[in-house]
Amino acid sequence: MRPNDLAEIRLLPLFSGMQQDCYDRLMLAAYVQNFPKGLTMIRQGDPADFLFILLEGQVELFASWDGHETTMAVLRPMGTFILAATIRDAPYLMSARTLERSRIMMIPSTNLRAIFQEDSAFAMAIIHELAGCYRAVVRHTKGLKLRTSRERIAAYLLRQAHLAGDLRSYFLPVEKRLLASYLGMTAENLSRALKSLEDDGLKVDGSRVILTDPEKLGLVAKLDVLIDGG
Amino acid sequence: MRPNDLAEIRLLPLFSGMQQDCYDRLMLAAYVQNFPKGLTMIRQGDPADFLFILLEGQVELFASWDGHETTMAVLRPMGTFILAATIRDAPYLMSARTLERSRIMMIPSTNLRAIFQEDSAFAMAIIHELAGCYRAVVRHTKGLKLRTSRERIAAYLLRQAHLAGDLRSYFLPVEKRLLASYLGMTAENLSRALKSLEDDGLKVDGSRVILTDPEKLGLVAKLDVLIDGG
DNA sequence: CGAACCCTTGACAGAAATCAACTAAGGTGG
DNA sequence: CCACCTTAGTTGATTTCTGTCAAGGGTTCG
Repeated sequence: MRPNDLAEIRLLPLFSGMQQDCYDRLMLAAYVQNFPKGLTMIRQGDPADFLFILLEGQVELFASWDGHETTMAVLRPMGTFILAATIRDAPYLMSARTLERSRIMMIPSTNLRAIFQEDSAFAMAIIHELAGCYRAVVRHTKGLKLRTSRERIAAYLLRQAHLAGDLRSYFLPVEKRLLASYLGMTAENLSRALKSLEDDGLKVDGSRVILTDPEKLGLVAKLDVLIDGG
Repeated sequence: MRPNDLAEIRLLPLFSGMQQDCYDRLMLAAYVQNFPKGLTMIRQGDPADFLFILLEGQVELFASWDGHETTMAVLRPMGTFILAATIRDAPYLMSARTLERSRIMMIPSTNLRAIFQEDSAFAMAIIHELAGCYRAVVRHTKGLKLRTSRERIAAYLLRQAHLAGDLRSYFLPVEKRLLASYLGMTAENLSRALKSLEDDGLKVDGSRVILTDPEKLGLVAKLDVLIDGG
């Protein structure tokens, strides 16, 4: 583990309130690993032996069933994943793979559980983090059940524009096939829907997104803080 | 609040490990209320002033957007709901209404947050509960994204049969329109799909479900512990 | 007894998945 | 440096699925 990793990780909301000795003991058991692009480091159904924290890179959470696969989330630093399985000492419900070369910290679940029983600030932080994860999935599910494909796409693209700093033009952070899967549709469907949104103030050229008329696109998306976040 | 309520609530996993004085203070701030059938006691977007605990009856969690509505979950005693919003002091993402006359305990969020900072056993229990809620939504979402309508229906009906004690015949616990919404389809679609499943070992007469050939239905459902639970 | 409401059914239109072919871009190895 | 291969993305044709609209039967409840 690099020396300045420790300092940076210490500042994460999850750890910033911890007692120093608890933090030290937790980090003693933890280690950091580099994964190449495209590596599946977690398979759904496996026992949750580690909590993962993404330090650098990009990770996809996905689920499989009966030969199908779907993207559940895309993670960026700094964030934890597979926290719930770790806590319940239950099998992972999702698999995880790197989308690019990534640096990931792994904390053994047993250490994690032992230490958050001692350090109440850490327990508080975990509660907060977990509640956030829960709300994120609920939002995603609401979008899937309440919106049509076109609406989900429009909402996603406007949301990304906002995250990029309210730009009118930006580049997609993920491949289109993955985006399609995340939004609950096929790649073909996404491709056609993007074209059809050209009448609604959108232009997409390769991975470049141009909001030619954000307001008009907003009429399609009908953004809602209870789905799309603040 | 009835005297034996307190005793029963004390045994809930969420409270059973609490220190007595913390429990007493929490209950002092809490109160129990009876709601008639069909009453919406929580509206999405409202501030999360209370944690709710369902003591008796049946409650639906649902979400709305742009005039549409969808059922997110159906709750039965004894269970908490809206825990995540309470913890984050954030607006509810879902609404809640009673499906039948229900008795519900309400704990002010501020008291809840204050007390789980003091009582680490309570904090542990909340972490555990939250992680369970998270995993439940993930499962639901996996089902929605990975399975077809017929598969979701078959899985749901087999799951209910199992919960009822592996019976070959039982009654639906909810109305079909609500079930359709929960499973992410229209009532008409559910009606037709149920009929089409008669070729796959299922018979439905009104709200009575008969598994004429559970194995054959199982081939449609392809039950999976990572979606349907154990 | 009437008014809702739930459920079902039919007809239709729209949306989405599937299958297949084709282009374009990126990486590999000779 | 080029030929080759792989992969992402697009497009078209087709089928399947799903939602919508409308009507009618049955039930419950006031």
